[in-house]
Amino acid sequence: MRRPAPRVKPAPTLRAKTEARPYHHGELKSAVLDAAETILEMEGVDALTLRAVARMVGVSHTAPKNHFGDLQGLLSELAAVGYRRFGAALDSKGADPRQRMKAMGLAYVAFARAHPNLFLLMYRGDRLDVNLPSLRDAIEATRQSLRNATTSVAPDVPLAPLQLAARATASWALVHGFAMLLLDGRLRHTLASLPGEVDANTLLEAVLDATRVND
Amino acid sequence: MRRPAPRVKPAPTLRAKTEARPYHHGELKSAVLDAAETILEMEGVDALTLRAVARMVGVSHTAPKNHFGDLQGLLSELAAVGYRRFGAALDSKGADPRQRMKAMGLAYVAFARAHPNLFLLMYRGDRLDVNLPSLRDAIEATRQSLRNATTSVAPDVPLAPLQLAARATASWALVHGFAMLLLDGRLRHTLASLPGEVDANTLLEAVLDATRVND
DNA sequence: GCGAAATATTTCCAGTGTAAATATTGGGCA
DNA sequence: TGCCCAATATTTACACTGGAAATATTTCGC
Repeated sequence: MRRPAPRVKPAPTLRAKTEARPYHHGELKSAVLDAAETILEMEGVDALTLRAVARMVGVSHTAPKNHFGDLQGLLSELAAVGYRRFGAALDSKGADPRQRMKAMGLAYVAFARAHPNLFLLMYRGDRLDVNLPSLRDAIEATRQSLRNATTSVAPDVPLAPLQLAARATASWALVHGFAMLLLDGRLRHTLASLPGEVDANTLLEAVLDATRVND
Repeated sequence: MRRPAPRVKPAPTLRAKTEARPYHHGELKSAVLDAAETILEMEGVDALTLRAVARMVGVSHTAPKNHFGDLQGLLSELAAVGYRRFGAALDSKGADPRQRMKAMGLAYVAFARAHPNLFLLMYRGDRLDVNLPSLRDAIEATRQSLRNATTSVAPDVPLAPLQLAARATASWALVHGFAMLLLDGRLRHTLASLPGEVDANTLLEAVLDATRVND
């Protein structure tokens, strides 16, 4: 139903106090993603609200709905961006497969440390819509990258599928667990108790060196 | 400042429609913790709000403040409860140290699967106050349990502190990473791709068997 | 038994996500 | 070229949240 005709004119809705922005942003989707990433990195996922993003971009708080649906959609697209960067960061060239595996482990944790909030978001299945095609594809690509690196380390003897899967899973779980524990502050005590100034990276190297994923 | 004196009587504040509960609950703290755990397990941490808990217990939504301060305080106390149970679940008796370690790994993931939301909360440092004494103590006790199990596996040769810490950290990271990946659904694809009906526990056993944390 | 401290309620406020109605604009098609 | 429709953005409204502050009730130490 229509509103009754205004008496004189709809009143310019006192928008554009100082500058006159166009009604349509034009690049809202990417602008929102950029703003979302900024807020995420600086203030954490809890501060990443639709309204905060909209404020930063300078649009109404419901504008992002057209591009992302809801907050979960926005977070999912942002996570997809994260996974694409993650995959790129993991793609370490190298001759020796075993050496490449170690480099990948270091890169895995390095990414988590460089972008902690983004990394944590990427593994917050409860806030993501993993059926979103862009996210699903990005996750799958990363998973394949990780898997390929482990299978490139040829086993001494032919292995059953379960044992092959176990190797890949073990490598993934090891670095993932390290990253999660580190980000959650659970390794602080361990690091502090070591003599000298032991960096998390030093501990990680020792962990990788001490672990043999094979038979 | 006082309100003006009521005309006749303060009107029974139409509380207690059917039954007349006492003003003071009496066991509010434990009742709130129980309700919080129920909500957490059934609906996840996002549904675990002060108001939802208060509704379930049947008190005003600010009543828990006296016992927990704020929501973070409630979540922290709940996590402490979780850690105490976790520690008990991990304490597996056994003769052979190596066998005990494996049992501990299985128990670690079994707990995570049995109480996924509680387990996830326990590792959500962003929502917990790790300086809360009860939580800090519970965490520390668990950490020591884990640490002791790994150091009980005597090394063939004397090891430097860094290498000792690396062994303990590696074991922890491996099972923790497995649990996190599993709860986040990241192992679904791997499990589905294996021939036959492979349970997550079967994969975990294969992972533990395929991994040697030593030199 | 009485006053202070503990416990619980009421009221209020600033945020939040989302739905629905409305407004504006650009692009496809006559 | 002009016009209508779909895409995009705003406004408004609502139900929820955590928390502060004032108030009410009860328990407990003395």
